[in-house]
Amino acid sequence: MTSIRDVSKVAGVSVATVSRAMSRPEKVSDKTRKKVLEAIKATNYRPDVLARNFTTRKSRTIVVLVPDISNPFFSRVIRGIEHAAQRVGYSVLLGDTRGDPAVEDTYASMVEARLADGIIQLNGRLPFGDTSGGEDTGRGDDAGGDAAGSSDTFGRSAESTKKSVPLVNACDCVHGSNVPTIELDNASAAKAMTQHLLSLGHQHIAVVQGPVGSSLTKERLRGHTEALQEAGLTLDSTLIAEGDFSAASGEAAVTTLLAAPSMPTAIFCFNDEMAMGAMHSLKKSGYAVPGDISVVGFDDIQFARYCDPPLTTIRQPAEGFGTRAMEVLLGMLEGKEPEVLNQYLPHEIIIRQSSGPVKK
Amino acid sequence: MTSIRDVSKVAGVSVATVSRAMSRPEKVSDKTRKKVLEAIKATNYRPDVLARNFTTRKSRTIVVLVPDISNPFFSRVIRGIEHAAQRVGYSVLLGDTRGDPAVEDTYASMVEARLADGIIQLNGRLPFGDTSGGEDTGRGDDAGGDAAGSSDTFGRSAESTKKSVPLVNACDCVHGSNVPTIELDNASAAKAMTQHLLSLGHQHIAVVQGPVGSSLTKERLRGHTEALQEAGLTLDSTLIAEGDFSAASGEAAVTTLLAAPSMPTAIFCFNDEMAMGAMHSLKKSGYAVPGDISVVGFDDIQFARYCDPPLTTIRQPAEGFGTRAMEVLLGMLEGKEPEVLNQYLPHEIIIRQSSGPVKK
DNA sequence: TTTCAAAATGTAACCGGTTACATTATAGAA
DNA sequence: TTCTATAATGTAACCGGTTACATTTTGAAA
Repeated sequence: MTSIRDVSKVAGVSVATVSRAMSRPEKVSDKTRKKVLEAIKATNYRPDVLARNFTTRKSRTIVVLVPDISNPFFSRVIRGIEHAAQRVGYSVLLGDTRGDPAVEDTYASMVEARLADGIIQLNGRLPFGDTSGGEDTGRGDDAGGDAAGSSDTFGRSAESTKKSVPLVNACDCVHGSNVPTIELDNASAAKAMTQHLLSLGHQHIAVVQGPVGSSLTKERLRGHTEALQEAGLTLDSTLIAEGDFSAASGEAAVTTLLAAPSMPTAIFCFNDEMAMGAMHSLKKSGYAVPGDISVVGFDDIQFARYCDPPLTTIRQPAEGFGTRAMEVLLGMLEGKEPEVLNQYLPHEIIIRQSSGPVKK
Repeated sequence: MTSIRDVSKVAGVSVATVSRAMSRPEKVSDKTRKKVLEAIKATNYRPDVLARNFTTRKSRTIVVLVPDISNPFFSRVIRGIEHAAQRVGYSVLLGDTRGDPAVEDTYASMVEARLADGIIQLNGRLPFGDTSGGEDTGRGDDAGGDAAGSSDTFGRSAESTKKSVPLVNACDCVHGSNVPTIELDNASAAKAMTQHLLSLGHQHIAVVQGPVGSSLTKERLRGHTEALQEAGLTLDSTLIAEGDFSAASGEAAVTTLLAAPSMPTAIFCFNDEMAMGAMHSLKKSGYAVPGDISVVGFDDIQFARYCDPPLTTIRQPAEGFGTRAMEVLLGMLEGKEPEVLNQYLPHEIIIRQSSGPVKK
């Protein structure tokens, strides 16, 4: 393994010059730079990233916390993150939490142990500890004015407690903290979908929501309720079923809903997988979709248009969430406060054939 | 940030003892260990992973190279890898290559730069032979003077020893090298499926294969042909269409196949997404599935059973591939040669409703 | 009590970069 | 030419672990 010292020997310069030639080429003269570059080539030198990470105290790695990678929506978000990271030379560590807070903590502690510089969390749980933000790792790259007290006399006085880890929340976000969020205006999107169903004449619209704890669920339900109210209707709580975003839970929810006092003529599922499960279950019970009952979803996953009938749903810019989240996190890592704390990306209602006029 | 020296001071022992108390507790006396543990707690000490990785020359990280994370089959494999890694304290770096060999090389060079200890590759390309690289490490800003890189395929790498990076190949594997592989017996699986179709009376079975370069495609086609031959039939090359594992390509393939001289009565797609695309296309053209034409897939992704009709397919142990691949790689990292170079995991034919007797 | 191998612990070098600070080279001004 | 500001380069400390080797302690046998 050739080291920077080998290169410096071959090039006939000091290690500092080699280092500078690589990281800040404008600080070395042309001829020196050329010599160094040649020496690098001659020795087949590759900088040791582990050593560099160690000295710079940065890993140029971020972790993505996701409850389930095999969810097609999340995997697209991850792809967006990954590509954005690749472009700027960052790598992404994958953390499949299976919803387990212990696993989340494990990954959060990786940041504390400096294995990663920041976290993008795809479903908002409790923020890790403090999150007070501000204050980044001293030792910036600003060449200027490093006062006399060179040695780090940092105030390690009190228990510094939870270092605030750079954190961005995407897709399903918690609010009220100062953690930046990137998400859909879930209420508006859901409202628009419900309005679509209302416009088709549906009055008894069932909902298969997500886990009740999630803010995403709350927001979507809020939008739905709002649309109902504006149409002079009220929310019928017997038409609300809870799902967990899996197709199986959509399937199960339908049996509950069909037993409700007032028969629904449409079912609004809070993601496409549950919608697919619901359609499957309906058809198995002999109901035509959308002839007897309309079904609509949320996300517009790749498979939505291959359903039978193709699924009416709400398209989310999945990759966009990822790239945007990465941009914001990158900014934070450079010490910038995000100019907008809560960002909303646009949705689009995709009307296909699973929704139709109410059956008379 | 508290360091190991802080802990040693508080505990009244040397740094070596602290280090040993953590990594090899049996080498330290009970009372000392207790003192150290208390000091660790008192100082709120967390070992600096970057420093540890640097000194031990290991990152306890592996990279997973996948052509497309949003493929539901791959994402399950990844989940398997990730969970297996979590159990042994490894992290996984995600590398979405988009099939781009340049991206693959970038990730391969991470191993050389010691950012990762090994690689699991989910689709077999050429083994990273060349490694000439010399490329930069992917710091975002190579302002100017890129004179060093760019020239690859220069003989020099031969002398620089083909660094063998610990590599495991899973799912779609290249053979003939000494890279361990974990996969299905694709030929047998495909053969079994074709036999299923033959048993339903189908004589004109079309195939929507994957990219022709892949060994997975070749093997499955081989199994298919074998079944045909054993039934006294020969492969009709006009009934072979090429796809790229996307639903859209399955959709497109169907139009080609329907124009073939001999009308197929069944279509065997080499993955479920293409099968879903094919079914979609067939139904749009007015064909009943399986009434007019049977369609079968491969993989048994989560959505296969929610298709209409539910898809007959071949179940692969996706998570199993992941965990097994991780086990093998782990073994290699510990210096063990894998006892079996080419492992085959079992498949299972899942017969649902998309395949039926041939139409008379 | 003495002896000595084994166990426990300490000392300090080392990994390979980065960078503060010191030193030397360069060039324009006086 | 001499002086001085600035650019270019060199020296060496430093990051925070691990571990080879040296030293001390322990405990059982002699």
